[in-house]
Amino acid sequence: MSGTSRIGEVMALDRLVHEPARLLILAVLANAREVEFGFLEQVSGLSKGNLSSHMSKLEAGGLVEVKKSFRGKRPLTELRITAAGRKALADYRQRLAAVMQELPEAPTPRK
Amino acid sequence: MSGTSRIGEVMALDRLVHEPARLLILAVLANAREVEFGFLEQVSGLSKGNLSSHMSKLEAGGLVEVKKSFRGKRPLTELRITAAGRKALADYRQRLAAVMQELPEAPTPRK
DNA sequence: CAAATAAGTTTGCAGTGCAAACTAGTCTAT
DNA sequence: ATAGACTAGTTTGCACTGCAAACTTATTTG
Repeated sequence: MSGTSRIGEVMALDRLVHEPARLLILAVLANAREVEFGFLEQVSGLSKGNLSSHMSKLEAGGLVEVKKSFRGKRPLTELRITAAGRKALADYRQRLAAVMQELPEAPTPRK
Repeated sequence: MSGTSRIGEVMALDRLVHEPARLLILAVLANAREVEFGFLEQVSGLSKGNLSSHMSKLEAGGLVEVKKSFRGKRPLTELRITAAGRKALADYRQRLAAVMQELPEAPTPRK
């Protein structure tokens, strides 16, 4: 029962997490203790500008923490996912799993 | 191998499909031969206006076909997913599956 | 006839993502 | 020493988008 009861799950996706660029960032952060801005720039392929603004949004939403310091004389920005961030990601993953159940596996579900 | 080789998959998600409202619409369409506007409005919880505009975008993108007719004297709009729509949805599903592999199952992957 | 309902479409606006421009400081070469 | 390039980001500007509200056109009901 209830193929249709979960049919609205998809609408409850957290938009802050749902955005591909941010999802990517969170996925990387979730798998490391702490990550440098530059590293994230490399692996994500995002421009610095883009990365910076997504970072700010994630920070504003409390999903990541940003730590600014210096390495030698150069500025260094490091990101870390917060507990809330992990929770948001876990929730998102869960809903996503529910969504995938709605999507037909096969190209065409003959009716 | 290559947990990192798929790390960019998330960026290749089709935005036309990625939008929750449209994903919902496509998911419904994929599981029926043809669906009425009104029915979609009910199950999606979207307003007519919203539904109409998403429908237009999906149509413009060639993912759905819209057939207009009359039932008795009232206009009747029916939607059907196209072959391209099924393909887009299948591709999306596949990428989504790849994405989910990046997301940690457990709340916290202790490092 | 007037008002309500049906079935959508169009409009207006607030919010967003992205690229390009900008900032601030450091390093290098002359 | 200072002009120019590089590093490490941030801010700005704009085009696009999703959503709610207003509008349209026709039908049914009181």
